[in-house]
Amino acid sequence: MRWTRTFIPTVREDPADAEVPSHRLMVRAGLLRPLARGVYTYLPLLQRVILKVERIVREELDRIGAVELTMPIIHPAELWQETGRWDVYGPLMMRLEDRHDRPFALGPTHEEVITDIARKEMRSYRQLPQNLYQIQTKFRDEIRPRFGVMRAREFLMKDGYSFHADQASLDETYRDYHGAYSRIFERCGLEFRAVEAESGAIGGAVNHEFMVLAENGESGVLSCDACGYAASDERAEGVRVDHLPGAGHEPGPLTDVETPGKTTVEEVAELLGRPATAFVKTLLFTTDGKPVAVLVRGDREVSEAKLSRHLNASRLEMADAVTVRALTGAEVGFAGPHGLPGEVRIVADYSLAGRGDLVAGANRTGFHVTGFEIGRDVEPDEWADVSRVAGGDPCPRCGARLRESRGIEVGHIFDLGAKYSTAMDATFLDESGRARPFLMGCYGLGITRTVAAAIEQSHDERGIVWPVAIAPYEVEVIPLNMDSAAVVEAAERIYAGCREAGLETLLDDRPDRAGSKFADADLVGIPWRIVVGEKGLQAGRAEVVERRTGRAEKLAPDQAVSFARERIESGRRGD
RNA sequence: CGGGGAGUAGCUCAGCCCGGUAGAGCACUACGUUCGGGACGUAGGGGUCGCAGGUUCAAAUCCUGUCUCCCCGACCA
Repeated sequence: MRWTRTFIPTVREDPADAEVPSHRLMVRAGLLRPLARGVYTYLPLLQRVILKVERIVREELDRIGAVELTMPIIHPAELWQETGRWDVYGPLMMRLEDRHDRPFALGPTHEEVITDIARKEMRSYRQLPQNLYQIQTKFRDEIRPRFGVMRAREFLMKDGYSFHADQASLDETYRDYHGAYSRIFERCGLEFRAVEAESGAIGGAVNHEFMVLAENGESGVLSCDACGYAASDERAEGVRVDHLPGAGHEPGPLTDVETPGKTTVEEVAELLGRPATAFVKTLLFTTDGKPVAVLVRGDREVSEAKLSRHLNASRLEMADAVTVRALTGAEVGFAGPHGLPGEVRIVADYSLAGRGDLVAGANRTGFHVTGFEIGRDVEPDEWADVSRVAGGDPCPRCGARLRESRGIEVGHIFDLGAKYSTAMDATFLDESGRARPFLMGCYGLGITRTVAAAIEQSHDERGIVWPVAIAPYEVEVIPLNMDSAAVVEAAERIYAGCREAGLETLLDDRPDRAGSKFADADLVGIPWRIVVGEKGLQAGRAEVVERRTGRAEKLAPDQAVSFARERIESGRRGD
């Protein structure tokens, strides 16, 4: 393709609203343009990348026997009301009405639609298992779309769904997807982790997230180099402790200390000269209208995801200031575990196990207490693992130190069990003629997000550095001086040679100066570049340059083509 | 949803406090010089200053309302 015949609107300046490299570079390199908040046009270069990612996805899903179909984007409300998700998904759904005022939504995901197909069309265990997927635009009216295509309101997703007569069959397909996803992200040239995760609004029991490791990732990942344990920060387990309070020291008296205006652990720790680990942090929540006090060590944070799961709560909120005052009799900042009203359920985190002589809020404005003993001064209703695990904490499996990194969630696979089939009365007849609900799995993969993640993981200060497997073009031919007949002729010959060699080739035939062509080439990030200039040509040489390393080989033109071909073919294989 | 910030040329922004009829750089067009890392000169095109009201002889500038966009937060006591 000739640069002047396609459409690659590069820009020199960073867009004002782009915060992360992938967003900035996608706009600057002429891949992406915004239309509305979180809504984008995929320009020709990005379209090529998307097609390549989709192709890899299709190939790997074919290998595990998944079959492609396309479901509607517009979903009638009744379908979502059947599972209760019309309300659960709530404002996340883009809603609309038809001319008869009937409510519809633009599909944010397709469990309901596919389950409707299953209950109508799959009657017998003989038809199972089924493994279906589609690649389609999804709509989610995100609270805060940002980072370009990483959290957009309209985005491309591959979503797959499987139906099974028994758990063994579901387990097998789940493992197949686990493997297929791993191969997909490997082939895309990405460094990733499969981690245990929270299931969120989709539901179900077992699930894994596929995280591309990147500094700007929106999710935290805890992983253990020793045993391979890996989990999202919302899921990662703390170490459970058996013998609970017993601190192994002589308890001292519970003493009030004045801490006027000091409401945070840090402030009180500084005032009293005690480390944050010697504090009981008391957090008040409301769950389904009932108050819960959560006790964690002072240096810990409560994980609302873990707490919510522990309480089996449908709604969980921090208590507001009015509630805090009513429950503790003190201003916010002085809450403590002892003397709370009886209706408050007290959950102690394992991080406090075995600790004594603690500092806690006094439930009295301007005061904390020292010498606090769990077991003596408060008896928790239960012990639980509800704090957020951090890097350096012991691995729950093997005890080695966990490492914390950031990740971009590019895939998520779920064992849904019978959640949707039961809610929607989707059953099949088993061998004995009994109706049983389908067991289901669902498997999402963000196509456009994967592209953003690839850039996030592979760029430098000058621009994108595409992995060969998903690059919009594999090689770019750059004639440095379009006024020189010799240069143009040589470049044309190389361009033709590359195409004959089966390489996806871009020819920068713009009449621009060398400097701006180099700058754009770096920005757009085609993995290989063949530079044709007058000086080199006089010596009978063209220059093959690798974008990633900047390494250049000066070769005769036909050798340049075969050299590039060799390297690109090896790049396609992922060597 | 709460808080903050911003809407002026295609892009990035200045001008606003202190009203006097709109600017810079980049981009774009033409010509010339240049030509292996975002050149330079000359000439030129392009803006109802988000929108609607108001104050004023006069509003990008002051006031009111409204819309949109961006950032942060959504309570870790």
